[in-house]
Amino acid sequence: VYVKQATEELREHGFRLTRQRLAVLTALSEAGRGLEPAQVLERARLECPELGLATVYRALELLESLGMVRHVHTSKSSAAVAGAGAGHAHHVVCTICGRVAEFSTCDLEALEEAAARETGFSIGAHFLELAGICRECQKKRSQEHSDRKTGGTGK
Amino acid sequence: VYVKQATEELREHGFRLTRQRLAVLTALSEAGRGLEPAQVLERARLECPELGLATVYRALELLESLGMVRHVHTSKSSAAVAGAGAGHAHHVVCTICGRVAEFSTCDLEALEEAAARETGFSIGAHFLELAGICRECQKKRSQEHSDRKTGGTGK
DNA sequence: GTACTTGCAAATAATTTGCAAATAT
DNA sequence: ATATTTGCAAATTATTTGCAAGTAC
Repeated sequence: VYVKQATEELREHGFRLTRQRLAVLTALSEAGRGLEPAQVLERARLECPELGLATVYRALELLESLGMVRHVHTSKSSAAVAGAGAGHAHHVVCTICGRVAEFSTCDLEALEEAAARETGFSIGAHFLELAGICRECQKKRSQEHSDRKTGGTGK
Repeated sequence: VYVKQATEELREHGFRLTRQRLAVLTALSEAGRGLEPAQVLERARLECPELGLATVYRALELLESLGMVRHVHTSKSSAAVAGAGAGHAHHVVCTICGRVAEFSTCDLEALEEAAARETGFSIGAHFLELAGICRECQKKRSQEHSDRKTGGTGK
């Protein structure tokens, strides 16, 4: 959907819009969650079967440098995620299924000031990411709870 | 200094306090900044020369699981950092020298609520990291600025 | 003494790079 | 037409694992 914008975004910076890059972008946007490079490959190949892993790496690097893709940090693993590109944004990652959502509320000034006072650093940027449980997984979980009443011993 | 506490912390959980683990912990704490596993090795070897890289990985994993070490994210690379261990804390990373400081102010309830409303996730945890310039680098930078008045062309 | 740890080397996994062929503009 | 981009395979680099020997308790 916003893939149209992608065309412009790339060309504006003098890069070419290739089937591979489009496939990577589409894969990420359709996944709606953080994907590791290998997973991006798998999905993007549905649309562009001859795609290679090295190209995925190269595309991710480029797209990230243009701000069209962001990293999300799931504890240690760093997976890529498609961001709609609109400037500064933050992510909530579902700890169960890995789904990613964006939110724009981002009012950290007071906190940054306090941290600056506390540490002597001059704060220039923040990296904030929330973790939680997405709507779907909340539903599933409450179903499991009903199951528990009926049968299982937990182990 | 808080390495004494480390002794207890490990034993309490049934792990042994080895020279290697101590060296890793000390290296991180003395570095005062995020270190990659290989850098941890280099520093820790000063204190424990026979230390191997595999052991560093194992130690970091263990220490992290006990909350004695945390990950900091420098753009894509995830380096380990020593955290004083006291529960929940956040880091400011200096974008110039990599130095890391902790701060404890962490008032995100309002923000978490807003994000929950916006995304439908139930928020369980947050990961917040600030980036900025530490006191030392601020000083250096202002010195360079005076230099500029005197001579350089910038390139 | 014994169970946990380590060191090393070998196995895997992850990422990058070189270069001829393909292709977007 | 042609400069960029790709695919593949090979090269690096990062991380994990197996196991005999070492060591904290």
